[in-house]
Amino acid sequence: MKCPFFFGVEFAKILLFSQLILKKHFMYRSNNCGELRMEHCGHEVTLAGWVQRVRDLGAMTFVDLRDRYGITQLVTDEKSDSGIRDLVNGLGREFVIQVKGFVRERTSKNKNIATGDVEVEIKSIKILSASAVPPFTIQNDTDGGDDLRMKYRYLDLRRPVVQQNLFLRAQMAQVTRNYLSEQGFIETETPVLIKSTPEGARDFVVPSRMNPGEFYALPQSPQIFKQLLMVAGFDKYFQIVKCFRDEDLRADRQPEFTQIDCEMSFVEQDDVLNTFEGLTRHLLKEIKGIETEVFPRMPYAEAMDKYGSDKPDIRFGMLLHEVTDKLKGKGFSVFDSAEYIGGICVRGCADYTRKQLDELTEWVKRPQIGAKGLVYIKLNSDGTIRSSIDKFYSSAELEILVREFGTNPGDLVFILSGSKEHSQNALGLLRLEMANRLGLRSKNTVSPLWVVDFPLLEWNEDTRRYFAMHHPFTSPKPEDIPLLITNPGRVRANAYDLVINGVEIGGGSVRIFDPGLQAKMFEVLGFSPEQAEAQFGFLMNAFRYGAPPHAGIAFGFDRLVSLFAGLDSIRDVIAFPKNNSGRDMMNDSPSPISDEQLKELNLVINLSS
RNA sequence: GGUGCGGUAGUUCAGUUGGUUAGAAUAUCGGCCUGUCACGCCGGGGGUCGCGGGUUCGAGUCCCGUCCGCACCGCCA
Repeated sequence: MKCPFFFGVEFAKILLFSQLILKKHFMYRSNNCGELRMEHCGHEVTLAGWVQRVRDLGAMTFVDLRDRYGITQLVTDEKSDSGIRDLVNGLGREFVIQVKGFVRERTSKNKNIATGDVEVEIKSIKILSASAVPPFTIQNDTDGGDDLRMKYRYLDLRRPVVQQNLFLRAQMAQVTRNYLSEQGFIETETPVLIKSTPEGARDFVVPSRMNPGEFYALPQSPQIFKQLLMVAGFDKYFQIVKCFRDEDLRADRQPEFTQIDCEMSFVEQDDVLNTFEGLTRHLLKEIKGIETEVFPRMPYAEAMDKYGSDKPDIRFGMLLHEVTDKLKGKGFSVFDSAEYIGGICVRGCADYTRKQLDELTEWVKRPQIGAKGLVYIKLNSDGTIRSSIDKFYSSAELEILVREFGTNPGDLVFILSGSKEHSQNALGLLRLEMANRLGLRSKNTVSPLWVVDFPLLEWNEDTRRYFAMHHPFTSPKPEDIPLLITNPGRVRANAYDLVINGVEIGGGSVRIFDPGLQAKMFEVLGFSPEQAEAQFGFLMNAFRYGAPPHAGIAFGFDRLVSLFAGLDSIRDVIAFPKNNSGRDMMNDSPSPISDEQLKELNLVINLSS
């Protein structure tokens, strides 16, 4: 009793020993439900698992026994012990049972499952655990809806398709760890309870009992800590790490998500890009068996001009093309007053009916797109041109115009106009919509690219100040540093994103390591020296003691796995995800805490506002 | 904060112009069946039509409000 630790160790030893003895005499299973084949015929085996289905044919009863390895058919017939037959006929779906019996060849085989040549003739059976009738069927094509499956996620996770997604996730994490470790990266944990910072996404906060009135924040990323690891000389760091953002959710956004987070010292942008292009290609090859070419690199400005998006889907063409000069000043007031006129050419759609075109016009006028209208120009198969702006432009003018788009007979051109930023964005969305309708976004194609040279800053009209587009530690391109004073909006950053099939997989930047430049950056962002000191003083201070040049990147691991799995929602590759409102539908959290807890934390709840 | 779609049996859904006792499939329960594997056949039970209000002789259906789910916009350094 004086030394509880000693007793603890001894007790554990005894437990371990007794388990070893038990194991000698008692074995829950000799085989799993996916491995029995013809060569096992005649063997006595013990299996354990869940009852998938019972098929009672009268004199014979078949039971499909399931575990994560597969399904094995069990059978009883007239020759079986009547007690066993009663037990088997009393089984319900999802009962957990253990059976002992002999493997034998089936009279009629099932080619659809791996164990379909054999079955196990039950000699003894034990119900380890009964089951209530499950609320939905535990099979790949389940009848359960999304919210019901989330409420009973532990049952949903029994379904082989869901298990496959999580096994894929585990495999990808393993391959990533091995690859980065072999490249000399050190896996290092960083704190989960950290300091809240006002920049960027909203923080989840955690009250501190020992420090009344003060809060930790959960990390949106380990950004500052990994930079400090570089100052500490770790040189190459990585971590597969949970991050947290208190923002509204989407199919590809969860309040807690996982990143492959990295940082490297004495490197330039190309070193980071090459390393993580290597990782991505390695994963594609190892996991999917896909060999990829060198990833193209596209400046942000080009992505916006050609695709109307900073995460272009380059599986198909249909590029945006600006025609402001060609259409302005001909008396069509909508175009004459526009900053930007541009369009896309959709192959083979000149036969679209008035109804289809009206429907698309309504589609772009929805608030989510926000276009005022949609102009079309059809180049018919017979070479004639028909458009919604015929009365403003001659057919000769329109012919010159459609030639700009590389149009062939049978193609359709859509034109949008307005402010440049808004119109390009709308055209980008229309481009994706048309590609969806035409089936141009095949899940079997993998088209990665790097988007580079992002703007350093982004103007916010509401607060009338610049915000860091990536984060405040991102280095401007050296040649653009003078613009920081004269024209901050034009400064390009050494920042980069990896985009695959129009999905932003991850991004990063070369960091500022010069304290003077970092101070200048805070100034441009509107921080007073005192604010900068209060928020990031420890980082600035660290940089005074010899910071190496460094750069880093983070991949959204959930998105990467869902892309590899061919799924649109990251919830499918997360064991216990949250719903649209950030709730865990299984345990119904978040939830109120007790008055005692509140008191201990010196918190008062005020729901009046 | 906003837009759209949805909420009917355990489950997935149908339900016409507002009109008899709200249906189907599946699941479940009972019976029959020796080669099933989505077993088959016969029979039974199962509903606060999300919730609240309104219009009407009459509301699952129309109107208003509200809650919940999904997708999207804003937001997400």
